[in-house]
Amino acid sequence: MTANELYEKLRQMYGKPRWWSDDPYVVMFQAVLVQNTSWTQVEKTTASIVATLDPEKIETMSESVLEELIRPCGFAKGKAATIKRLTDWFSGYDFSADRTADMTNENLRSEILSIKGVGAETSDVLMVYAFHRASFIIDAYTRRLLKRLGYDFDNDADIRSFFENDLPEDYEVYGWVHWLILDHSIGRCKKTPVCEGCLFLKCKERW
DNA sequence: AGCCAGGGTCTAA
DNA sequence: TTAGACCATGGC
Repeated sequence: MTANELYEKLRQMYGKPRWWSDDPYVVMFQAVLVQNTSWTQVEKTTASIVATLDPEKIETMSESVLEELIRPCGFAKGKAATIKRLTDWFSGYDFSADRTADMTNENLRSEILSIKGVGAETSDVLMVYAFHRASFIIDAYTRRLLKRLGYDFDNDADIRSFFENDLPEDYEVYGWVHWLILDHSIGRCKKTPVCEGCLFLKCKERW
């Protein structure tokens, strides 16, 4: 199965996926919180603040107050520091994604990746959902899905090529594929047409 | 009760 | 350069 065929199949099953957020800063904030943490926990923690989340407010907030705010997502000390660094970096672009428009994908990604606490996956999340760049996101679910489909990639670079060489070079498609894999992987324990096996995290079934 | 979550950094060999 | 320890909290 090609990456395009996988995408089509997931679309047939789940329809048009949701988008992360139209607000780039919300994407940044939540992308840090979700590191090694469930998405539902991030939603609960941020539900009451996303509507009014403002980088300038976070900028002036003390780090310890920020820690308390995000504590339910775990790793609060590290994540608060990362959010602060990310906010500082974004302030250099006046908190406007448009200000990065003249940068190449490569340059933008390497700047984001250089921020401590932001690794490869989080960088690509920001590239796609906050900055509208076609940089494919590889997460644990993606690796597992491919493995269960019978592919034997041994590094992320090969997985990236599998998707980027086949899918249209379109940040929306990349974002949708990522979210579809998430939809497909969470909270279900049943065989599916895509992988003919259960993708539920805790399912020990083998086939 | 205990296991583990969509990650990232640092260190030891 | 890479595998493994560590980080912390909530859900089931």
